[in-house]
Amino acid sequence: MDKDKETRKKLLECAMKEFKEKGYMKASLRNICKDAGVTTGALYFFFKDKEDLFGNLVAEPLKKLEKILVVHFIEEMAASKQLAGKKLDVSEIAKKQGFDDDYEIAQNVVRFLFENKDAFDLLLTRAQGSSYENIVDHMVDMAEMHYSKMYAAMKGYKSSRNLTKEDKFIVHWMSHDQIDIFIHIVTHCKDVKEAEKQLKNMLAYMIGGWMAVINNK
Amino acid sequence: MDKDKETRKKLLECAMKEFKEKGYMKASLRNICKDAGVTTGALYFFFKDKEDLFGNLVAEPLKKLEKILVVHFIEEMAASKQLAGKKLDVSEIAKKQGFDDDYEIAQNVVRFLFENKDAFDLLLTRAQGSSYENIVDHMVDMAEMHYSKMYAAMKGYKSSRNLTKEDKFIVHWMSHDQIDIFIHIVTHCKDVKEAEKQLKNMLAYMIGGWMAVINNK
Amino acid sequence: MDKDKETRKKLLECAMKEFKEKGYMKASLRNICKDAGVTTGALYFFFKDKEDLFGNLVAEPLKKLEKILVVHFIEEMAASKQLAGKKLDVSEIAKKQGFDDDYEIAQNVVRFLFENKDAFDLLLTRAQGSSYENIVDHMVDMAEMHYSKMYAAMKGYKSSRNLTKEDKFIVHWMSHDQIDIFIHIVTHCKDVKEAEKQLKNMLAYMIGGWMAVINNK
Amino acid sequence: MDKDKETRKKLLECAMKEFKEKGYMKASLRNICKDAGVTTGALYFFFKDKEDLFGNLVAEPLKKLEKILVVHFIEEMAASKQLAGKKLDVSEIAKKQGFDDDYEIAQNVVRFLFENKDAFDLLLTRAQGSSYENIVDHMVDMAEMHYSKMYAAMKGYKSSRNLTKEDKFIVHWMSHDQIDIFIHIVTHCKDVKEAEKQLKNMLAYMIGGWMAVINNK
DNA sequence: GATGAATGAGTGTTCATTCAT
DNA sequence: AATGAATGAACACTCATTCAT
Repeated sequence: MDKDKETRKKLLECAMKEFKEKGYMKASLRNICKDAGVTTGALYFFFKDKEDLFGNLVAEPLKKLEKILVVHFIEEMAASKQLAGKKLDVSEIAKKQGFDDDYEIAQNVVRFLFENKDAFDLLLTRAQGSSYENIVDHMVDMAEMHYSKMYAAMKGYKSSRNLTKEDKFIVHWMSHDQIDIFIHIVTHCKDVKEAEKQLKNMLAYMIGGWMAVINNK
Repeated sequence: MDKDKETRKKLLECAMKEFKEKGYMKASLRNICKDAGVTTGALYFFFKDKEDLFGNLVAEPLKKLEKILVVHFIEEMAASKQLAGKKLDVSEIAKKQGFDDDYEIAQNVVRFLFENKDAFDLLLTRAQGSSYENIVDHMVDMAEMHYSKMYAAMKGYKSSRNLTKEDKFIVHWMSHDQIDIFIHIVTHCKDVKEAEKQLKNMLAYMIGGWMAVINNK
Repeated sequence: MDKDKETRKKLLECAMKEFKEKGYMKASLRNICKDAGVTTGALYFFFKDKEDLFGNLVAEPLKKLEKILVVHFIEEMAASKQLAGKKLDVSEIAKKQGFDDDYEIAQNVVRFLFENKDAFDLLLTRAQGSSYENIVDHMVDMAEMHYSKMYAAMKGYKSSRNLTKEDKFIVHWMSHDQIDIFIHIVTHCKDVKEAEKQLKNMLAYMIGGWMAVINNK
Repeated sequence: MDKDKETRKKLLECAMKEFKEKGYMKASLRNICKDAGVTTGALYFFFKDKEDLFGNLVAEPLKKLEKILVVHFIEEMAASKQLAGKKLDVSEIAKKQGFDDDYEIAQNVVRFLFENKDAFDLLLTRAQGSSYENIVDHMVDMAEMHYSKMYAAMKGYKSSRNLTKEDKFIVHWMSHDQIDIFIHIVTHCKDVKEAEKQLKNMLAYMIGGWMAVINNK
């Protein structure tokens, strides 16, 4: 039980290294097997194909992340309820209640990203060519669903169906930007400690952005 | 005179199509030639290699863009001078002088991007594997150089050398975000008219973000 | 156990045939594979590249030959010691002690060449374009190192460093010629029996040449 | 008349350079034309094909050389007549009449080789893959024809038809060696002055070799 | 005389994948 | 559980050569 699966583990390690170095497309299964000290046949015993091998490195963390994100968006929306309709001076943003809440909520995401830093590095920056190449778009879509509602609420619309084309566009951008913040953190911070520190500033930026958009025109 | 270079043009068109569909790496020169109705040898008469073919689609627009961006950043910095040290209510951001300037400056960039929409679509989203794969990073670096100074000025520092590690991180992020705004616009708007409309909101978002960061803590 | 490696063997055989017919450069890996009844992929399972395939046909014999040549030159030098300073009538050359020794020493080389006739045919006449294309020069250099000393001794010089430019030239030529004798034998004699017979005459020629040079002027 | 043919000349110059650098096979007509500043079409106006281009660099010198060689061999045979049946001490070879004659005769060849050094460098060392790749063999055959007779005469045979298989083999070798001497000189001496100096020693070597063979057993 | 364009067959090489053992 | 062998399609690229203009 401790010895078996050892080859599998070795293969996954070497795959991680190869995918990180070269990206999904340029990664060579040959190389991975050579590094792992096994033949290509062995790889195909454990994994269906290249796609499956990659999937085994990122699928599980991704699944959990999606759940965490859903929670994140829901909590965020709850926290935002208090701000609806108000006008804030930017100097107050940092102090406002919602911000502290937002920070704590986002921290959960960041912490989880760092618990699986390798996997998310791969997934978010090296998946081109694999079935995960559009995963960022998918996460943006998730964000968008929630942010549409949140935006509508903050604008005082009755429903997110009332969003104009213009509204939708900026919501899409802000959704994209929220996801990008997470990606940026996980790819630019060396550990979770640094990540949490930078997160504060980035959230301030994002919330400042939201406020400006909400109050624009 | 109208007939000559026809093959070259055809090849570039088909290359554009293939690169857009599959990205630089997966694009097949064979396919491009087949589509263009010529043999691979013909392609190599006009272009040195795959890289050169790709370059012929993006190099020139890129060169011009870089010049335009430099101007953009310089003008932006000049416009920002008036805001240094002040605290603004978010509700005023839209009205402030600097914003209108920023908008006009950014418009130049966006207009140029749309004059070469195809090329920039390629360059900014499908260049992986080519020598242009890090072009976005390069543009972010450009932005960062200018934004470091601008940020220092707004914070009241004497020099951008006084930036803390934390300052640098957020400046890098905001530089990244500025470039991302341009990319987002060029990849999500169908024409320059729509682009200019959305640009306003996005700039409000960005400036709101900056204000929040500057005034944070 | 008798079946395995059969493909590899077949490939080597067909490669030998193709290389002999067309030389390294013009040899086509596709042809080799077609002849062997396998796909090109199979070839690349066994051999790294064209160079490696060629190397597998000649490297080992070459390595051994170089060892044998070193011994050859050393023994030859020892045998020549007795002739130093003497003047011989050409009619006596055949009878002199040194000649018989030389013959026996050279025989070892010739025998080995014939044990690997195919490989040396390839190596010595069809390697142009491969990494072995200068192998003859290399062997000449080896010969030259020893013959410089031998020549110096026969001339009564204290050291081979005393050789004039002219001396060096003729020593280089004679080194070249010695190697050429071996090449000529292996490419012109059908079996080792014939080779040994011809070797005698060729050595007489060479020694006659040496004597003439030594006593010249 | 002075301006036309200029392109042709340029092409031949560049071809010489390319062939020398890479050998016939690896030489690229593209490169030659690029160097000459013309298109491939231009080349094909002046030359039928690659072979023809190469031929235009070497055919004429070769033709003349063959004539000179014929004379050389005939004169050499005449000079050798006086030696027939005699036994010479090696120490006397240098002084013997025939040697001086031989030297003068060979000088003609060497001088001509140096008048067309470039062409012969090409022809003798870089022709592999062209129709001239066996030219050395051909010259050896020429030598052999004459040397068979000379050898027969020196051995006291009535006719060269009386040569044994063994005789023929050594005659072939000595013919080969004579040609090799010329090749060696033209490829190793930087000018005709040096060539003539070294030639003396090389002829002594050759004649010493002949004497030894003639008197062997 | 020479260009510019194009051909078509060829090159060595790499790849993910399969499968009998 | 893993090996060793092999497939077959694809790849970017190079070449000598042709020919209408």
